[in-house]
Amino acid sequence: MTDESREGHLIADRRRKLEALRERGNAFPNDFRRDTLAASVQRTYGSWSDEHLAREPVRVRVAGRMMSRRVMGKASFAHLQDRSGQIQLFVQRDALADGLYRDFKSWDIGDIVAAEGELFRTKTGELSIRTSDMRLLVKSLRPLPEKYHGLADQEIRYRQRYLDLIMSEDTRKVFRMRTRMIRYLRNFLDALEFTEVETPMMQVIAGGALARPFVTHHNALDMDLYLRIAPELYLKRLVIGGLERVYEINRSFRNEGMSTQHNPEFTMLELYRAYADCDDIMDMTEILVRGMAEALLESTALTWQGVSIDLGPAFRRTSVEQSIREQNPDLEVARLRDVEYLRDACSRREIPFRPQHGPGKLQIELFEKTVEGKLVQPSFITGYPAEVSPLARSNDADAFITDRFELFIGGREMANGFSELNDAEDQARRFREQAERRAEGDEEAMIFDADYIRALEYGMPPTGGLGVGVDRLVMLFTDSPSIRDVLLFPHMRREGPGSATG
RNA sequence: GGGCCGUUAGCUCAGCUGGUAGAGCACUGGACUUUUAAUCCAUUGGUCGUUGGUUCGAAUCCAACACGGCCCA
Repeated sequence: MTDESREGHLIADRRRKLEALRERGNAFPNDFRRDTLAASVQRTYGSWSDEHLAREPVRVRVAGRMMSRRVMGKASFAHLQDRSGQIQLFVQRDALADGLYRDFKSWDIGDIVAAEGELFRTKTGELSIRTSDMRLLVKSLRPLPEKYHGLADQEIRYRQRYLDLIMSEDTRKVFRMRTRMIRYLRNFLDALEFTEVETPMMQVIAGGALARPFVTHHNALDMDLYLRIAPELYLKRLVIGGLERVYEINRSFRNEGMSTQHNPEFTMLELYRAYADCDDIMDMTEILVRGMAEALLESTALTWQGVSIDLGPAFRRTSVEQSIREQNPDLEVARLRDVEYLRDACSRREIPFRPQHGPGKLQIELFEKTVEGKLVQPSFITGYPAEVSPLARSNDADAFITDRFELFIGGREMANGFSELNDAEDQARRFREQAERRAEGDEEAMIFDADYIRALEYGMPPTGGLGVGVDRLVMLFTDSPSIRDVLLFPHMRREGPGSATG
């Protein structure tokens, strides 16, 4: 089988052109230097009339990917795209050195091209470069998707993100927003004198969350290691160490199913603030989210998948039990800690549960199935049961619950925070309870972390902590329906022999 | 894990109750010195996701599998 029959004539034609370029000299020159970007030209000279540009000539050197070309005999138009945007080239045979126009006509859409010339305004008013010299910098061997529809195949957009980025300004916008959001988080926390740290991603005990980890292996030590499911326990060790205010914008890994809301690796912000409690962290979270919207969206009102959400008004605060009652008027709050009552409530709603689930876990099952999706406007839910919060401080007045909250926006959990459990003996007891559940077959239950207990025994200041699902927040801010839309390279199954490969 | 939908040219998509596989864009050749989905003429281009089955005959019907999308658990 020849290359041509395997790849098709489009690629074969381009390979032949590259071969000819190699014979003429260096086909991959890297000595060209541009002196401006497309958007900068548009911004600076966008208001200049053609007469103004004729009176005060502006010469520019640009480079970028040729995204379109319209050849009309001895003159052509083309658009170059660089990281900032696009600029049109007007290319005339008689304005170029001998033979260059013929070369230009042999170039392809997708090639990376350098051009130099003076700015002018076309008959239709578009600011353009009257090209006096140009070079081919890189020959592109593969044709780009069609210009009008762009790249519509979701699978190829995820697998070949580079192609999606070339073709879609919307995609570029999403990832620029993601970057700005993360920068906002850093600036916000740095201003509050938080220290950004890095903690182990490979851990001997994967703790800090209720989830199954990925396993890897250290050959020299001949030991299994786990990819972290959360940085929590390490960050709190740093608070014990006296850092007092720490955060990590972390990649964590959870070995569970994939969906529009779950990728095996995902990004969280986790922060810990000494001499703060759950309420302080709630206030801080609200200010953070609202401020981010004001700064980056220039509005607190946004639309997510057709639903209007306003981050401006004070976020509603209510408890797990109260919110269950609101959505299930037939239930009595006073009985929401009665296992039999809760089992019956779950059964009647066809919510599955296990016999070993206690009242706390049953409450959360009820909450997730009947309340969570309805929390469209930003809502803090408090009063999480101790049973499902093994790292949170017990409430002083009510030992059934902890001083913990979760923030929901658009029916999805966005953040989780609490007063940290700093009683080493209570923490040890909670770990032992988790170990029992693990022994009963709950693979998401925590493992007893003796070093963490030792650290707590030195004394951790009263501390409030927060975890924010950065990917979900980016989805919210960019109106993206799937987590895959906000990850540059979302996890995909292996490409099969029959799958689309472009 | 379950249900539904999808996979046809480089890209975007048609292809009816089974009868030799189509369009637009892109490409190639030609015309064209202010176009912008440029225009006009001519041409090229296919393992119809994979494997198997039914049939004289399968892109089309059936099954399994792969990958993707949506919904549910």
